[in-house]
Amino acid sequence: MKIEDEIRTRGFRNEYHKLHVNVIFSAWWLKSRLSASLKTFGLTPEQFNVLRIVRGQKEELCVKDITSRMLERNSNTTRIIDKLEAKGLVKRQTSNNDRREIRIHLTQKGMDLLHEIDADWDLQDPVSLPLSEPEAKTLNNLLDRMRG
Amino acid sequence: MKIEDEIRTRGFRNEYHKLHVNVIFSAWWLKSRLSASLKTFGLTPEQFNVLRIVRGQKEELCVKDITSRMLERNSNTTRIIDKLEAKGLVKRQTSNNDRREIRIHLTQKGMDLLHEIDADWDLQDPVSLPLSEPEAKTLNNLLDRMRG
DNA sequence: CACCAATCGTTGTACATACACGCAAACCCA
DNA sequence: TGGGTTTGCGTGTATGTACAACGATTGGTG
Repeated sequence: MKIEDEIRTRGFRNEYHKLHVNVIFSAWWLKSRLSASLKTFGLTPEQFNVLRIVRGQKEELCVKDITSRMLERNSNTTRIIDKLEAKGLVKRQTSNNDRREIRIHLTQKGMDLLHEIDADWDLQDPVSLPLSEPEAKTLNNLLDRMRG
Repeated sequence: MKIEDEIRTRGFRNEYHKLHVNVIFSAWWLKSRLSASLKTFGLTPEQFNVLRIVRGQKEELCVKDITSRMLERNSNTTRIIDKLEAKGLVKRQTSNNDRREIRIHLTQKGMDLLHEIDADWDLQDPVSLPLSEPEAKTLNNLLDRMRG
């Protein structure tokens, strides 16, 4: 649906203003879909994002490494890790090299949960979108350029 | 900058997964810029959004009308209006036709603040982006289609 | 070595969001 | 006309976010 209809608005100042609104609305739309899908597994999108970051790296990451890879960087990594640790999905361990750093690693339970989500998504991918692959590529390139 | 570099990540599953991440990151990027610009005026992006919605309509809107025009619809319109009313920028008034409805209108102070922001943005538009107008149009169309 | 600055994670506060629930007013229809 | 249903707004709770400040640790430089 066109963004004008989604938010019942006419009179964007120009195409750039409209783009601004469209990107923010589209992000909310994507996040809502993902959130609904993750609810089954007791995770929020942000918690899921951190779990995947931790899984995605061979070596153990410390908190600042995770922060630099997060989508919304000012979010409070400490508190999301708190939640994940409380659920037994990750563990904290003080680094030996630098005792200021806290290394984060997945527990077996955390790995199992990610596998469970993978398996579920193989059946019905919540990330699938009604665009051709070249269109998706074009979008990715334009968004990259938009940020300068 | 390419999204892979922004969040130091390789190995997206496919172009659609990458798009998902790219849209959410780009929205955060845009919001951060806007937020910095509005801070001078003591507004958050959400509060500003509601103010503009209220200004944008001839007739007075009630709370549900504002909600339907908001970018992130599940956000709590009541509480954002609370903040705006506390700052004296809008006023609530129970509707005569339907006493369940609360009509929201800008105060003079609210109008003045929006004018002040307009004037400031005429000098340096925080919404300007390094894209041509046809590119912005293409982005808008693809985002609309992405949401099906 | 001694001290100052930078780094790392955490915490405090204000704000925003997701979702469920509650109350009052209005509507609907037998 | 009366009683259940729907609508409109607000509230409670858990979570996430922006930003500033803090304590512990490390590093750099005289």
